[in-house]
Amino acid sequence: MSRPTIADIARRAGVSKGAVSFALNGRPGVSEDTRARILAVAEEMNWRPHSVARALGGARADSVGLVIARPARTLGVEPFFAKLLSGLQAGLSAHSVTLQLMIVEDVQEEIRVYRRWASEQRVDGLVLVDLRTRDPRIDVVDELLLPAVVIGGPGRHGSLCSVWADDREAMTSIVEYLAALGHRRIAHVAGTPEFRHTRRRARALRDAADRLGLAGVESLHTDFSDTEGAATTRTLLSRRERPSAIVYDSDLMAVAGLGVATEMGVSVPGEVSIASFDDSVLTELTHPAITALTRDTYAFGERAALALLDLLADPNAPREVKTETPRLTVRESTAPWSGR
Amino acid sequence: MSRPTIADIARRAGVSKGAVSFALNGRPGVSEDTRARILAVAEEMNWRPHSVARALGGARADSVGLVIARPARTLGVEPFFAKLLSGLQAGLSAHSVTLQLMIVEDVQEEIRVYRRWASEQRVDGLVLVDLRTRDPRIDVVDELLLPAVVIGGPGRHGSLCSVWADDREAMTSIVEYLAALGHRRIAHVAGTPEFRHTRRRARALRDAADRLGLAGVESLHTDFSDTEGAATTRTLLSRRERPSAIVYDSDLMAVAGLGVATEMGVSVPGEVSIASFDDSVLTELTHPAITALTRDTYAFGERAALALLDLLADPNAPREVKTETPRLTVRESTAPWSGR
DNA sequence: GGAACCGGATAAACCGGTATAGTACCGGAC
DNA sequence: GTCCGGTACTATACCGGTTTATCCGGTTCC
Repeated sequence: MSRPTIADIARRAGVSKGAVSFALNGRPGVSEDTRARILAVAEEMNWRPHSVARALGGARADSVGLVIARPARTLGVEPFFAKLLSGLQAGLSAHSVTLQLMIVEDVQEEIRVYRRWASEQRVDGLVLVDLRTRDPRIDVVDELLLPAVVIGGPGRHGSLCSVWADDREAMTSIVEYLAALGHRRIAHVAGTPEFRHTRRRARALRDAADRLGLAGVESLHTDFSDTEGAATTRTLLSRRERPSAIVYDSDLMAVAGLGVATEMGVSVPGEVSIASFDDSVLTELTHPAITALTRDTYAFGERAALALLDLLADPNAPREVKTETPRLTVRESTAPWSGR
Repeated sequence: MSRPTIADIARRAGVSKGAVSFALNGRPGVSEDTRARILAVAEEMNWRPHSVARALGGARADSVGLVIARPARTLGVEPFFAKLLSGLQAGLSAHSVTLQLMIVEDVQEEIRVYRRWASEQRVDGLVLVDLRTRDPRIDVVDELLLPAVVIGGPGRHGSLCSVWADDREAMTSIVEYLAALGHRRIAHVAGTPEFRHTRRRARALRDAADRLGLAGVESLHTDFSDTEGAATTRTLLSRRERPSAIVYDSDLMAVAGLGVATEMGVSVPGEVSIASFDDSVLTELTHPAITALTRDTYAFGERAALALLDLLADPNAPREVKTETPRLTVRESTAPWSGR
């Protein structure tokens, strides 16, 4: 026989389907004796719940979805995503919840996937990443009544739960550190201004600069790619008044920037200091190793998974989870400013 | 009303449930007129198939599974996986098949996941990675009657389909290139010998060395981590008779190795040449940029997805798909041997 | 002694589709 | 006029669970 059903168990144990269901789910309605007997039979027949059939009755799908709207080819290079994914996954597997992963080209397609998943009841909840300004996904997910966790910053996201780290404070710490080293002209090679976290960081930089009285501070936007990171660095270092320190929004761009500096014969950290907003092996392995804001992205993912599971279990779970602020790991790419 | 069912459509269109099912699935049994009317009503009511209910009848789950048995924390750093994942994903989404991802600690747990998925009919097929010698997964998957694609090398894998690139030829090309540059002592910083691809590469190296009459050739095993890659490099470079060229099994280890060389004051490629078996931004961004075997991992993943979809559609689909052999991209880290 | 109550169990409905047996009707051949 | 075959469609069983209404026998209470 292929796969035992509860009807098979019921027959074998001499009870009804309903009794078996009660017994297997630990609900009242059967005596302890009967329950034990049914469980024994189920065990003996090696019965497993048929999740599909169970889900039909309106139960959990035991699965949550993550859609990433970025060109699929660029995805492999960002260590951040891979780490986040692992963390999420680990947090979910611990509760036997699987992750449905989908990579799409743009937000519109992402929304279409959400609608489909919702209507097919494929997932119990969602994880949203790369929040944008006036993000259309928030309203859609809200309307679909799908519990969701937003990876990103603080602030209102409809009824969604947000899991975030304090980018603002992190950026401030980097600027203060550089200012203390004597740097006054600090450039920020940022991501696309569409993303909220990019804007938040740029704003934090400006505020800190104002407070510290730094004049030559600016943010330049890129598409997060190593190519644009390198190009922007080239532009910056070719200026007559070149910045004495550059902060990159991602480790990948920082490494690319370091490459450009080396190639142009600009010594790091002698002539220019370099710092990265994100950390990974990348920044550790270069020479000089790059000063970076370190955070445990894996744990961050795990935390997000937990928050989502909480939300699934209890719709009134807290709507905001703040995680550890990234801490500055000083390496060899930053030094006191020795210029004019 | 929450979600229209085919019963709702049937009522509204004045036909039976069966007729609606026929119409929506493009099967014979209804006239063209009726079909058009039913489709119009379904469209108007914004009906979507309820995949769960559909699956209950024994249909597809429209989902395939990928389980990765590696410590979750180490996963983020391997660009290879992320790229493979993106490619797989892209190939699958094109056919509206989702990917269930699970990261586990070891192969035993992986097997447990397979059993569960099979019994719950959660997935239609599997993708297996990191094939080992005498891999226990093959028999299990075979027995569970789950169509599966193995990412890796050639050879018998029970009834499974394998998608592979010619590692052997690739390794040969790297050795021939280095030999042509005059290198005679070539070290190979390999992965764990448990993995088949590692052994295959080591064997290819030995064979090529024999054929070319190179004496001082050896493979040293690591766990694929940057830490062990660095440590092994340190050992190699500390020897009295140090190798004149080192081939790394992964880009990550190659970058780590380059770092160690720089740190030890061993010039690359002046005193030692470095080549990587895998390619990514990592190898491009270092200084010097690292010579590497390049392949389109994304396309590789896509190809694997296609092979699995083929297998799902037709159980007699070809059992072996050979993809493009990685080609050597010469960069700055390799140079003619100028030693004694 | 009869009503009310309760735990333990069952039969049947239900979830939203698919598959299949059956029916009504029509045109054509004998 | 009947028989046949095919089309268009309906009614219903079924997939494997969960849920609910109901039932039954035994206590408890008035």
